[in-house]
Amino acid sequence: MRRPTADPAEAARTTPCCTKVGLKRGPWTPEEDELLANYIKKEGGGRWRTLPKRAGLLRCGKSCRLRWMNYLRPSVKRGQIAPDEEDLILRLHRLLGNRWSLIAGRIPGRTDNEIKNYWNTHLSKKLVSQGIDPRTHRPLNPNQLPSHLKASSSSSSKVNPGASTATTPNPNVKPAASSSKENHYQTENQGVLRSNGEDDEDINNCNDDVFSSFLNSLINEDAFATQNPLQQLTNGIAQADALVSITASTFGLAQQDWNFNQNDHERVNGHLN
DNA sequence: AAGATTCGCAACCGCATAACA
DNA sequence: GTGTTATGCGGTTGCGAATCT
Repeated sequence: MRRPTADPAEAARTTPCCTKVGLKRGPWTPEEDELLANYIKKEGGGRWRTLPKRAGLLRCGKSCRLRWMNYLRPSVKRGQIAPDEEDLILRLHRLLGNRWSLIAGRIPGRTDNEIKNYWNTHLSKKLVSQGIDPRTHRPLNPNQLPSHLKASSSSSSKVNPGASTATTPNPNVKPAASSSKENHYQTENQGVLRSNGEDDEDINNCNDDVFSSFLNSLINEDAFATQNPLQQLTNGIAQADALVSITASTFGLAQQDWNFNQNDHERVNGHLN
């Protein structure tokens, strides 16, 4: 929730879509919700930039889209995250890192914002209390790592302090000083998936099924069961690393290229659902 | 009872990328 | 090929509620 901008000077400092004086900000009223929901039911979503005007709302398009996506959409499920949903979030986060939209796409009725909030307020703390680094899903104390993984872990940390081992497909791990500019978490040692243009077609056409099967198998992998997190780690790290090695070569990717583009969201969801 | 602190979450911001002209 | 616009994503903020002192 943000303070509504009454001051035009403040409004002028904001992003282009919100600079218009007179645009409302802050919490939505039931009346606004009704206007937006009714309009979208009648006319459909999209063209968010012009939608507020057409719907008779004094909001920017971004704000309308967000309100619809996170709150008003009929498919949005409200209420407590169930234990099985929590388990799924943990597994998917271990696989995908902070790719909230990808994770949300696998959990019906939940939005990326909701999952992100739940992670930040509950799950990350829970993992920390269990001695697990919520970013890497590895023990916070390196001595708890299996001996065969210690070497690779320490060597990679020299290259990229704060990062997980090179074999972990966790795009969440980024340099400590990274900013939101580095949306793809590209580091000196990391390319991005899309950088290899000629591979795109293969990934799009040939490997989608392989990828979706892989993702499903990881989601269902017993090694990620949550009953005993430490046990899970010792089993899971080795298995996941091995799987990632295999998968990276299957997809024609260098391991450091493990990353997703926005459109992968739709691709993955389309195949997994 | 009241002030201080912590927590949860809705909303905003900046950026990347796709789509289009 | 280049510039512009629209959309979507992840990170962050800050208000209100809950809890603590």
